Amino acid sequence: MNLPDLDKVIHERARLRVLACLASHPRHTSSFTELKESLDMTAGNLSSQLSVLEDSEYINIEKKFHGKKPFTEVRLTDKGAEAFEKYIEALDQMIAALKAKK
Amino acid sequence: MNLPDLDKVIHERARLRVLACLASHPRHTSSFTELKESLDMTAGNLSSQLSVLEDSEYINIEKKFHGKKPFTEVRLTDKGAEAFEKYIEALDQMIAALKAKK
DNA sequence: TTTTTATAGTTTGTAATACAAACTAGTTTA
DNA sequence: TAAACTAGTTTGTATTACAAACTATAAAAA
Repeated sequence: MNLPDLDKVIHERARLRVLACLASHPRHTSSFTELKESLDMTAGNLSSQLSVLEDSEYINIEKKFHGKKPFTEVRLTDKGAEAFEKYIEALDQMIAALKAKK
Repeated sequence: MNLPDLDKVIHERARLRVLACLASHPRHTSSFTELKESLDMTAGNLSSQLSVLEDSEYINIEKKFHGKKPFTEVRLTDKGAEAFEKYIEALDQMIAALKAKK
């Protein structure tokens, strides 16, 4: 069996969702609120998970304003995009190996 | 984005490896020792993870003897095989969606 | 025979962590 | 001016992944 060592930071389900969301955005960018709504996460959980991703330098977070409203921009870094791609590639290979064996 | 709700029991990395191992065996069966060696896990961790899988009825565990040596047989149940297949299918679709978007 | 070592696991303890509830801070509406 | 809303963060807790320590038996060595 070809069992890859999957990136622990990415593998967590909530974070995987966040990264998938960001990676599929044309500009690799989204906002706190958009992520929260589209992934149906509580703000607390999203905030925590974003911190983990930020500590790994997989995303960066910029606080701006839209008019008078705070607005948090979340962007996938190059490092994050690379790590995510590698993770997906590893999964894909594992799946291919499993299907081949069946 | 097509973000599936991945089975928590299966998603954990150690258990994913165990299930992948079992699923790729012709008889969906392995032994404690073989899993331990081939997955390079500590006996303690493997034992715990097997208990979780057993509680979910994804595997069953039978204690036999080979001569005088105890020998623990681990077998993927039908329920487990089904759940694992569903999990892999979900991942595969997510990956496909991600690649399509790129 | 009595240690010692090896085999095959299980139980226990702990550090990490996923997640939600409670909180903060500013803004808009009644 | 008070109430309700928006946009998040911090704190607390329950879960849990994992390894160290332990149990039990068997074989080998002394």
